[in-house]
Amino acid sequence: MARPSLQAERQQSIMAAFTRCISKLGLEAASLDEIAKEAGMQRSLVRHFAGNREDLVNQVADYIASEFEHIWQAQGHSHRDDPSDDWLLNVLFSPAPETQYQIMLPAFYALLSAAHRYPSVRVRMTQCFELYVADLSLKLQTRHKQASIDDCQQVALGIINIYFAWDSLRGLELNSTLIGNNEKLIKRLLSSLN
Amino acid sequence: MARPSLQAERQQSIMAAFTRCISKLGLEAASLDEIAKEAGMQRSLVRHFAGNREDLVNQVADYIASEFEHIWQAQGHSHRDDPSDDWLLNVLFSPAPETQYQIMLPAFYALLSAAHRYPSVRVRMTQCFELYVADLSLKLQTRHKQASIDDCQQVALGIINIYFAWDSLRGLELNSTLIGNNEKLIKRLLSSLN
DNA sequence: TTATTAATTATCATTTGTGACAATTTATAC
DNA sequence: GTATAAATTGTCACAAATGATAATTAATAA
Repeated sequence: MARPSLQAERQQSIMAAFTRCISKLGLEAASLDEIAKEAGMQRSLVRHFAGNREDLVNQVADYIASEFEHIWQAQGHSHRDDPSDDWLLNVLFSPAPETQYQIMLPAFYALLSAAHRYPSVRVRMTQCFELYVADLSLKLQTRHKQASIDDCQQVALGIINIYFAWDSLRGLELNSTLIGNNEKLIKRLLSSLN
Repeated sequence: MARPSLQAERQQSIMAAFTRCISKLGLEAASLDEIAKEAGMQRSLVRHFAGNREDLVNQVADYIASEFEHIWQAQGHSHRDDPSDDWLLNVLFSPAPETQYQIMLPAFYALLSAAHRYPSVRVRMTQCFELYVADLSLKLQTRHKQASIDDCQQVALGIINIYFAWDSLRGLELNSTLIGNNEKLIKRLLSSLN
């Protein structure tokens, strides 16, 4: 009886654009104008479909957390039959990872850092992070039966922390030996489970 | 023959104020007004003594890097006779670390993340980070003669990365088991040198 | 074709951050 | 005390980000 609503699609593409902006510029520098330009629409439309800035930030936290969980889950599923830990190193350090992942990670990290200023962002990101650690810990347990649960939790946390630090230091031009050591380091942690 | 210049002192207290603002609000949200308020002076004075925003950011990067190097060096020196690695855990995880350190670390980290947008910040922070890793690596070598240089470099990088990740996740309300695991994790890495 | 509902465009006001600079005050040396 | 150079205050203009809303266009169902 009326024009069909584009609400859902628009909201999604705004979130995707916002995520790309955060990834490039950081959260604070990702203005509504930037988001609009990135999404190929006018600022009024961004506002119309996604609300004010606070709404946008809260929504994008949920978007990023959900996307992240989804990607992680999919990758875990596709490697569920690999009994070794190589899948993990591939997922983390393959030279050309899924583009989705490349965009998502810096944004994910930017939101983690900003979480303390946005209560509902904090809740969502905390939930996501804990799920991430718990799930990796589980995956390690099934592959290292002789290791204790506690060991697996520690190593899972370590891998994730090292990986995040590695990713967030991309802006620095660290010497390549240093960068390469992150992968070796994760292998070192994994081997401590044997 | 004229009024004595306060340039040096003012510049220092502006940098200190800027650092505290970055620590609390992040780099982008630390406006000149905020800095001025924090320093207890007018915005015009901030500008008068420290230049425009770009100048301020470059200066604060050098300030933070230098302070950080200084604190780190002092702590290393005061523990130079401790043959174990306990000093390190104390420095990193003592419940009430020097207040300087508490303020400096989040700011340090915020600048690392923003480095890719400020070329001269990147140069200074890269230098500082590499020095930090190299120095910790050296300290580990003197305490673990049987470990290879490569091993020590990896572990040094790992400790620093884990510590940074731990610190930057303070805003999240992670469950305390998870948080406590960071310390255990660093012990695990250290013990892999024996 | 027409009513209806939503998308889309176009402006406006407000606030905030920044840069620039004139005017004033203050502490020193002489 | 007076000249000097610096600190300090005050004010203006400009740009960017945001919030709000009116006006217009477009797509569907009846």
